[in-house]
Parts: sequence; C-alpha cells; structure tokens
Amino acid sequence: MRVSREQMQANRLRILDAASRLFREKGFDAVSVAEVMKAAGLTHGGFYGHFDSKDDLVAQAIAHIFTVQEAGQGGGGGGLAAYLDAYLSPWHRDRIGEGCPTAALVADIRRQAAAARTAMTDGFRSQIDRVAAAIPADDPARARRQAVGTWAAIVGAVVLARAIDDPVLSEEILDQTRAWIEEKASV
Amino acid sequence: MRVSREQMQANRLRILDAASRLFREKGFDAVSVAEVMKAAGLTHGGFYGHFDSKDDLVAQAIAHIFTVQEAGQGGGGGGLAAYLDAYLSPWHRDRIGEGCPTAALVADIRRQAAAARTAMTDGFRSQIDRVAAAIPADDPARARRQAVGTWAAIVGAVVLARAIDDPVLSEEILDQTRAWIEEKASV
DNA sequence: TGTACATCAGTGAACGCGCGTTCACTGATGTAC
DNA sequence: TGTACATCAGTGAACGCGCGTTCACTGATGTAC
Repeated sequence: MRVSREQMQANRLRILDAASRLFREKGFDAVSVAEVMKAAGLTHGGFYGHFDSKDDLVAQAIAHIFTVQEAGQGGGGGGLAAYLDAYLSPWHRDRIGEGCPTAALVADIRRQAAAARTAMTDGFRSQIDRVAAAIPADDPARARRQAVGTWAAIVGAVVLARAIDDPVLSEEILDQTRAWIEEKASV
Repeated sequence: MRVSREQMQANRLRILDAASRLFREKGFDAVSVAEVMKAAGLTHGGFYGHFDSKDDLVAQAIAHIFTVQEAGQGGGGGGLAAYLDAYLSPWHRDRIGEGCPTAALVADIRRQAAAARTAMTDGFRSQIDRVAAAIPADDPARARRQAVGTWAAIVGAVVLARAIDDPVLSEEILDQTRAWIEEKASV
C-alpha cells in the first residue's frame, strides 16, 4: 500500500535511525536487512525502494550517525575535562547504540565497502577537530599532537573497556586513562 | 585415513596457527570453519575431531595467540621507545595477521562466547604488564597509570590507523600518538 | 470541487548461497597374540 | 619379529538455517479532466 511522500521520507529516516543504533550495537555484518526494517516498523521487502543494497545502507547510515552526532553536540563548550568525563564514563561504555560511532564501529569498518570507509574517515576528521577544539591551543603543532594522541587514547580506552570481561579492570582502564591524559594536559 | 598421534597433534597446531592468522585478518565471524581447515591443509569434516564447536576454536585460538606472542617477545628489553617504534609502525599496522592480537580482535571479542572473552581478558592483563615492564617505575601508582594510558593510546592508534581510508592521515595518527606519548613520558 | 485512473511504497513468498554441524565411510595406525 | 584385526583421524556428501536480494501483488496516493 502506497504511502504519502512525507511518510516515505519519514520511513527512510526511521530505517537510518534503526540502522544507526543496531550497527553500533552489533556490528554491520551481524545485523540483517530484515532486522533493521523490523526495528523501523516495516517489512524487509520494501528495503530496496529506499537503498540500492545493504552496502549502500551501511555507507548512508555512517554519514547519518555523524551528522546526528554533531548536531546533538550543542555548543561543544565545557572544555577538555567535561569531554573526557562524559566520553570515559561507564555510562558511555554501556550505551554503545547511542554512543560514539568511532568507538563502536572503528574495527568493523575495515571489512566494509569503499563508500562506507570514506564516510567513516570523514567522521574521524571532524571528531579530531572536535577534540582539538576542546584543547586550549598554544603552539599549533603541539595542539594537533595533543588532539590526536588524546583521541587515540580515549577511543582505545572505551573499545578496551567494552571488550574486558571484568568490571573492575574495565572501569580501571577508563579511570586511569582519564587521569593519565589530565596529568599530561596540565603540564 | 587415520594418521599417527604425533601427526594429529601437529595438525591440531596447524589448525590453531591458521585460525590465529585468519581471525586477526578477517574477524571471528567472517572466517568459516572450512576456510580454517583448508588453510591448515585439511578438509572441514575433520574439524570436530579436534574441537567441540567453532566457539571452542575461537577460545582456544585466542589463548594460543597470546602464548605464541609472549614466547616470541624474547627478553622484552629495549625499553619504551623501541616498543612504541615497533607497535606504532606502518609495518605493524599493515600486518594484522601476525600483529598484536589485542589491536586485531578487541572489538570483535564483544560478540563472542564467555570462554573466548575470558581468554582475551587474560591476554589483556599480561599485555598491560608487558607495557608496564617497559616503563621505568618511580611511583607505583603513577607507573600503573602510565602503563594503562599508554596501552589504551597505542591500541587505539593502531585500530584507528587501520580503519582510516587515507594513507596520510593514517600515518599521522601513528606518528603523532608516538610523539605525544614520548612527550608525556619524558616529563 | 468530484470522479477515474495511473502510479508506486510497502507486503510477503520465494530464490540461490554459504554457513556450522552431522555422519557413513575409508584406510593407515596401533595393539594383541 | 610377523600376522590379524580393532581403532579412529580424516574425507566429502548432506542437513537445516538465515542471509541478501527479487518479484508479483496490493491498495492508498497523486493527477488529469
């Protein structure tokens, strides 16, 4: 049964929203087209009216996630300490589906098609810039180094904290990484 | 056709070696039992004479990788600078199948069975200890913080460098992270 | 504004394929005498 | 040491299942008059 053009656009967004959450939670390959469509309240047959293929959905979902993420970031104020507090929290660690797309998808992207990898790299660049914006800039070269190093450390810490099968060690990784970065930043 | 007991043990090791490389290269789910057996020079039907299930292979392969990795590490001498040079090199980034199991499998492990996750966490602990051993210890609390922070940063940098679809940015991540860690360590 | 019909978004059965796993069989190994 | 036979590691066809994708169909939407 045909739906209105506005409804079709709304359905498309619901598919992208569902895919954004499911891909982060389970990885690209472990989520089926039918699962995404069901989560969006539709049946799987209609999928190919919106996207060329699952690869196409993956690429568009990545761009969608980063767009939503950046829009939701607000002014971004609060500085480095607030950013680290939020990023390296057990709350963020345990909410993969709504959390940082980089930490959730960084390893999975290697096995995806070219368009998806390009969309992801674009997201990486803007995330580095966001970290850089939270760091007071003195020497530009040192600021860039600090932004990249901090970014690698926080992404690594969250990915590791999610992988670890021991709540105590998992939380230690988050806490120690934050303390270590702040120790460095205050120098 | 039956083979000797020594040959059977050798075949078991070849299966584990093949799985160790393939799992790191492609991830656990993207590697089939048949593919592992073929890489080991056998046919897929014989697999269940060696392992209970694919989940069992995953868990045993993880333990196997870390055992081989630690044995091959030698004295481990050379200090932090040599360790960072090797870990954060394009050479290591591009050789996933023979590289650090943590950087290759950290994200995939979340979706695996309990035994595999436990084996992986054991490997994490010993790797943190190895990083700690490369750092000159003054204050024990600070040394631990430095070891965990450094570990998160180098694992994060390699995982990100592998994900990035641009050779220039990829290598910048490795170089800047190393410079940032060394800047911090020398303070 | 109302009517008649063409359009097309969404449905659900069906496809070919590769997966993990099972199993009857083969033939070299290991053992009992 | 040699022979006869039981054992069992490895083989390859077959299974049930879920996947991405296709397609004939449905019926509400959008348009021409």
